[in-house]
Amino acid sequence: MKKNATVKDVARTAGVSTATVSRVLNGDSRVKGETVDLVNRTIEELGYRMNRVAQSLKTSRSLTAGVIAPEFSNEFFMNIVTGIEAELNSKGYSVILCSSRESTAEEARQIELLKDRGVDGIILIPESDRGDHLGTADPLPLVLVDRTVNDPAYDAVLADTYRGTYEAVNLALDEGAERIGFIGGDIHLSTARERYEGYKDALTARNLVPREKDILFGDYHEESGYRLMRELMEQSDFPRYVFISNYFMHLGAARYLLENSALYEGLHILSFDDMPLASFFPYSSVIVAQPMVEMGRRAAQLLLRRIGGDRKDFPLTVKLQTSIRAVSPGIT
Amino acid sequence: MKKNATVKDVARTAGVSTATVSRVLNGDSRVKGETVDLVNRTIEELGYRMNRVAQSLKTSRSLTAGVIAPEFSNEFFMNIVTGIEAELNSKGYSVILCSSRESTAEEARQIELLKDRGVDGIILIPESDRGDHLGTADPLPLVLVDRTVNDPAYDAVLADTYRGTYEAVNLALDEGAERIGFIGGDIHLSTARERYEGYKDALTARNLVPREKDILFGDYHEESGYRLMRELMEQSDFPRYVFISNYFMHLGAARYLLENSALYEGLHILSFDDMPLASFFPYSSVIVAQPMVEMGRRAAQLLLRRIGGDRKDFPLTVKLQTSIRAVSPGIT
DNA sequence: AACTTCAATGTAATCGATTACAATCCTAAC
DNA sequence: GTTAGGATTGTAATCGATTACATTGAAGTT
Repeated sequence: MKKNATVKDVARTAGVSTATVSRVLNGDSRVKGETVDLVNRTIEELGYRMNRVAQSLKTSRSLTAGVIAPEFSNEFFMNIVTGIEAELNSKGYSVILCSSRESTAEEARQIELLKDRGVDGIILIPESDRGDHLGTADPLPLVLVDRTVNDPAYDAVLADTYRGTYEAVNLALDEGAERIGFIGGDIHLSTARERYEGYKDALTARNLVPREKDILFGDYHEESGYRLMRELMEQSDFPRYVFISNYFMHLGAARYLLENSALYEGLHILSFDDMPLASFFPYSSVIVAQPMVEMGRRAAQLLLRRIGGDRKDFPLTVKLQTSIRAVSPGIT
Repeated sequence: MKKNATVKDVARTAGVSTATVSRVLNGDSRVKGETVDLVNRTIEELGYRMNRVAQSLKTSRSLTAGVIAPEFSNEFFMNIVTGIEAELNSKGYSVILCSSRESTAEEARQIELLKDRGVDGIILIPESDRGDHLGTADPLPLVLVDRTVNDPAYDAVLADTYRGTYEAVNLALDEGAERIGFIGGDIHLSTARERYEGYKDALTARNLVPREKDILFGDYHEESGYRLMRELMEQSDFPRYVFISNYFMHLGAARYLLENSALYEGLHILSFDDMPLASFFPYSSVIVAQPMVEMGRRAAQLLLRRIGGDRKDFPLTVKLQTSIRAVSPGIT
């Protein structure tokens, strides 16, 4: 197993100094053309590859970014990560992916670990709206994506889900709905809160007051979607319209409806996130789609700007538009 | 923005040498108890955190592993990655996640990049069964997961999908099926080939010869599942049993069936991967489940062993069992 | 011819940790 | 009181790249 060549080897073989080799490596224009060629030929010849670790140590830039998501087995987050990775990779950056396991403590720990590992910046999908522990990242640039925290001191790339919800609910109201159930996420998530506000405001704008039993909160996971849907449907007089705040709860709700094949005459489901088949879920009627990959991409772009030292408009919040899709009632 | 403390600072403040600090940091037993305490107190006091980059450079171990998957927005792969990350993280390792974008060239490139970044080992979900370019990883340990390559020189953690398929098909045959359609993946993937073999062998064992038109190959993506399902169903006399080789093709097939709400009297779908709702897809009747997270976990364990220098049984292929679930016919 | 200038390259310190080897301190034995 | 030998600790080289500063040489100026 022969050792990898180093700048020193290249320098010796080419008969120049390590400084010159390094200059060629970094495209320093002060090196004479012939020398550049000579060095490049030698590099080729020796199969030299730069030791990035040494480079990082010396320059304190690693061309690596950390990404922290609450969990991996989550299509939604992974679509965002896809966008992040595509953008960063195209700019020569690698991604260290960590899971916060939906725990604030773990989130804080991962930030520290990433810092120790010398990443140049961090993109975070926060686990809750509390941001007290995020100061740890300092002085590294930190960009939030999908969700934001109460502390307004961070860049964030979000989807305008307030508006998405408002409009979707409005669509139902236009159709004549007067009673719309609501299945929400944990109110400590900015997105869950926004959607709730959007729903409430849309009703209020028409002087409608929802019944208390029609508004239920869960945790964005399938299981709670299942449970809450059951809770709604088991009312002797269930609402004919139900808004579900995210895809996984929608999934759970769909499972409930499929398992209990009673016919829910006239049921309409409004839901979030345009995942494969979502439009075929039972009674699916309106879907609010978020630009998942694009959010990731934009977050990565913003992070790269910050890494580059651009502090313009800090802290910046980017809001991307959602889009609404009315679907023909699905599987019943 | 005050600089981070270094071993040197700690050493100076504590009045010892850097060697001693380093020894304490690494739990060297030769240091006197009091000194250990003193150093630890100083570390605490200065808020010292070790620079892992410098450590990596010196020790050439980074406590980092690379993971390459064909794509991110893929629940199946991400379940595997979840297992990998959980296992590695619990052992103090971080994960650099890269996408090969389903391209061999990109796969090779990512391996090189990971090597440059100084990872201690690589876990790869190969993009095809060609393994010529994997030698690049040498001398880093490389563990394949989910799929393997023709070159038998690598560790691999796989699911026994040959057997899973065989048994699922057998179940259908026991029920009296005599004609079973097959929707397969790209034959250049070990898993796609295995499943095809399992299907064929199960039929052959009962002296059944499938019609040529009943056997179709796609590429594991939703779109091809949709297309192939249509192709099968548009036969005037379509097969009453159809085996679908993976979840995404199943998804596409389900979409086809839902969009074309003709009643396919007596249709039974056998399929791979127990994802949420899969059992509710139209005509779903048998599902072969792979231990996705467990595969990831085992691959990580194996990688850690190899990183630790344990060459026992190299190259080792671990085959995990699949499990079969008969489900009541789903959405129709 | 002497001197300035600039282009091209080299020398050597440096990033922050680890570790081989050297040095020192104690304790116990004679 | 010496000294062998283990227990602790310190010194300084090292990992592989970058870069401030020094040096060299040749062209341009007067």
